[in-house]
Amino acid sequence: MKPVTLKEIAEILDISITTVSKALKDYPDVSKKTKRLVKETAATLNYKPNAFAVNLRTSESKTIGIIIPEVVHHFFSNVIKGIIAQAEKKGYLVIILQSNESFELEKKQIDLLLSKRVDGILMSLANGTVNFNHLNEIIEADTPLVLFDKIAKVVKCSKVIIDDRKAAYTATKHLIDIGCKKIAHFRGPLLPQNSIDRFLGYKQALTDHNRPYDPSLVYICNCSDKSFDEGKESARKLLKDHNDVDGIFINTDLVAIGALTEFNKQGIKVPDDIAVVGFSNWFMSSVISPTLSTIDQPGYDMGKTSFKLLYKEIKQRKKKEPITFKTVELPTELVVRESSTKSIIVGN
Amino acid sequence: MKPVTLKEIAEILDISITTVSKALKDYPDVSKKTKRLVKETAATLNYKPNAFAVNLRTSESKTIGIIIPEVVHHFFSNVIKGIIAQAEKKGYLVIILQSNESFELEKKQIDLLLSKRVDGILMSLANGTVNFNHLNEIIEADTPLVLFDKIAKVVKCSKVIIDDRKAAYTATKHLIDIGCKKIAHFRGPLLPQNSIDRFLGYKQALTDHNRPYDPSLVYICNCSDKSFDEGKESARKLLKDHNDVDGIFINTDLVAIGALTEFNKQGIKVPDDIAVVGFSNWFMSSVISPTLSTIDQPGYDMGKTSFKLLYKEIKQRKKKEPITFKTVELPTELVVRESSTKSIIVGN
DNA sequence: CGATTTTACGAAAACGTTTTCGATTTATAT
DNA sequence: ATATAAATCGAAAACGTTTTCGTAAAATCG
Repeated sequence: MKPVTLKEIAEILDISITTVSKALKDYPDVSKKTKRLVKETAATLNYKPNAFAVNLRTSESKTIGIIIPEVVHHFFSNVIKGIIAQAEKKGYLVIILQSNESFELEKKQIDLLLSKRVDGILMSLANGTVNFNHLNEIIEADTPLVLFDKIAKVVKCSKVIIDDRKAAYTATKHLIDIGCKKIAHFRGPLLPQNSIDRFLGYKQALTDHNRPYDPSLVYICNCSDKSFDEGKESARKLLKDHNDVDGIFINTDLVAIGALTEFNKQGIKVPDDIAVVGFSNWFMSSVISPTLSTIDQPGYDMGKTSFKLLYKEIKQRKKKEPITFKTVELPTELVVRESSTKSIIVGN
Repeated sequence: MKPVTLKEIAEILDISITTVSKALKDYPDVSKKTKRLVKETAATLNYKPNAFAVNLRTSESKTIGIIIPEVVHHFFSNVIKGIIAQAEKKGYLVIILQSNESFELEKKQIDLLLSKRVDGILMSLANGTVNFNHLNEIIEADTPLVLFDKIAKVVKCSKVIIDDRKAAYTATKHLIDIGCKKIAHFRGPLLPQNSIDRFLGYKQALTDHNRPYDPSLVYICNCSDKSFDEGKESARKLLKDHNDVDGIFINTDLVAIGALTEFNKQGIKVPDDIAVVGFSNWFMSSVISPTLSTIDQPGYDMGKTSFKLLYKEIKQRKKKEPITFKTVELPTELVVRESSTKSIIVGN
């Protein structure tokens, strides 16, 4: 019943534990004959090295941890998938933790991961994260860290991001191009760099094209699990405050879908009355009516590259090589769908 | 730089490692004074027990593994969330693996988890799973196992399920109740018990209400990542083969949404021409147009109860108590939305 | 005050592996 | 033949913890 150990194999073959261990790992100082013998008996006994012992001895667990704000989330679950796929290729297992967008929880999860002594940590910051000392804990513990999507520029580590500002600029410019005169913005929370950058991109696109920036056209959404309702609510407010708005750039698809739902309900025609562009390209956006124009955010790729960077750092540390931090920027793409395809082309 | 160990604390206080260890764990045979001393220095040095050593010594890792067919999936990500939440309460970490609906991959993932010596495994079977010997490997390795949603009745372990047959019956009966005369079914793959049961529920509801069962009204979908397209495709076929169908019960929401999209495109009015009921209650289903009637499948709860059962078994094994397998059936609910709410009520 | 119990501590084994280094044997070269 | 190199093996330490068992000192008892 008990798992087979090196010792048992050694006793059976009447050789030392050392030799058994070496034989299994193809050390050069073991004869072909004993190697064959050892491998055969190991196979028949279904020997599997005790991971706990290996971990202790080698002080690595071939396991990494990831902390994200939310698991039930199209973008993040794609990131997870990308990470797992890449990790598996390199023989790493992945522990997943949620911060629920809470700073306190995020700190706790880091402690958990650190005390489990994972080989590395992949993180996307919570909206509630106000400072970054907890990240320095990771660095002080000599644990490789890679930040993705929601990052902190200040922290010294590798990062994988998109150019939120540029993407937002593109989205807003697109609204301008199709003839929108008065463009609103449903932005995200005030803290995270993401929503700041998207807001800035929106603003700059306006000023670059001689549209006055009007702060009253900017609505704030928490983008929590209530995103959909926030979208509806903001849409209601917008219609009340500014009945002449003809375009909106929205911080995230789910909020946008909420807004679309409200517009549908109130008989506002999208895109003819109001054109809408979201952000992230949730699968959902391609199947609702009208289909939602959006910025495609490459979640799977982001997961993949994040792990690759982490893996590289793990290897570098092992070889005591100097560690080089990199910031990889992944391309985004504007996906034009019905919500921003006016049936009557203005101008031209 | 190196992590603090018991030994160092012992040397600083000039006491034995044993006493330090005991003091930290509040053994009764350590004086209050030394306990205080030890705990203080441990705190100031930021001592964290080496998880690897603890694992080896106690031969448990406080980590469980979960294998699911697909991460990017509304139902499964809710399950994951439920598992993680519950596991965290008990101090367990969760490793996530994907089978991609492949039997071979599923076997491989089990081996991975077993060789990592996780304390328990939670699984939902792949569609491609044809036999269950690989599950017996888990049992033979004395690793607690709980199956959920897509289970194998044959395997001796605890299970968490819904009554797919009953739920499908309810869904189909609902279509009958609103006046549908000819009801089609888009079923899932042939193997998994789930889609078999849903099909059987559909069939039984028909025969119970004097509707002839017509095999040509049953279309098969793989329900893979191409579900949406499969839905469109099946809808197309259905319209060609049977232009008098006025209701469909569909194995899963995503397929149903594909079908809805196709119906919209072809100008078929849902629900008046054809009423549609899906399965799972993806969030998406509440925001598309028309909103989709469906069976609510409690993913989060399923994750939660699955872990609870696993935890119980882990405890039982530790105490060498006899292990009792349980099968928990979670309730489902029919959610009626626009896709099955006819504007003209037929009959009375 | 001697005997006994209680309190407080530590030595040492064990968990199963990896790896260094030395030892022995065999093969090769001079 | 002897000296040297190559091939093959094993002893033992180490990773850091937990836990059993023994022992010494202190406290309690008659």
